[in-house]
Amino acid sequence: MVVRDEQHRLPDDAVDRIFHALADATRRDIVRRTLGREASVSELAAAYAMSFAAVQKHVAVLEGAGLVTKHPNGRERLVRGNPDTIRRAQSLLDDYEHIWRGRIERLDALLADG
Amino acid sequence: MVVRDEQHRLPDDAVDRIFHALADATRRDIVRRTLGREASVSELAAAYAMSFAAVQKHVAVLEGAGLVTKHPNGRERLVRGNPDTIRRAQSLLDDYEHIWRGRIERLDALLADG
DNA sequence: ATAACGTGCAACCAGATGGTTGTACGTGAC
DNA sequence: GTCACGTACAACCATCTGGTTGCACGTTAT
Repeated sequence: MVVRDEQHRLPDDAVDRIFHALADATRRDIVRRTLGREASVSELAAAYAMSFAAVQKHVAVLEGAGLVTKHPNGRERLVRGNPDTIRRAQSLLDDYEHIWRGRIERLDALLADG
Repeated sequence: MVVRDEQHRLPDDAVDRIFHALADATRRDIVRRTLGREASVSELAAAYAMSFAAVQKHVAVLEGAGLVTKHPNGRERLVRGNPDTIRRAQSLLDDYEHIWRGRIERLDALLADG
């Protein structure tokens, strides 16, 4: 029987990009905003005390990590948060929790047996 | 009534450190290992194709983020993964999911009313 | 006592990161 | 058609990152 790959395992560098993208307060804020409601790049830029180009770069990093998508709308590009990638990150953290629980169970078993 | 602060909100730079620490495959591997079973720094260093000092730095980054703790044991320092910080990160990602769900609900309400 | 082990820390280096300004170009408004 | 708007991209710069080597120091083993 072929075991179904539940969590389409991501290559290391994809995971690197996701967590790296989340390791910046401005980028996390952009994700929050665009998960709630899509926004153009200049709309986003207006919200932060930095140049348009800087915000544009942050959006590019998020897009590279798959945390947002961008689609053209007239002369604007609308940015939309991508919940799928958030869930991928969650499932990665879940794995760590599972490992830890496994350790605790082994310790418990050891105590029960001993 | 005082509302209980459910998710001890972390300052931005603490969150930065957590995600930054997770944005490296070697560091994620160290977390995995030490969640399952504690290990000395040199034990960890032996597992990777880089110098002892490099691994030591990775451990320091993880410790600074609260993802592992270190405690002395004779001449060794044992490194142990910290599930609490993992959970903090999970709850941060949960927030994003909630925001997204909120958006969908608003959209649904709009469709139902319209 | 001496040697080997485990760790910490500083100095150094190449490359990535996060910001800037300036230029170019398609789209929309007038 | 012209001008303003929204975006993209390149060049530049200071700082951070992730690796290296070398040295110092406490602890364990012989």
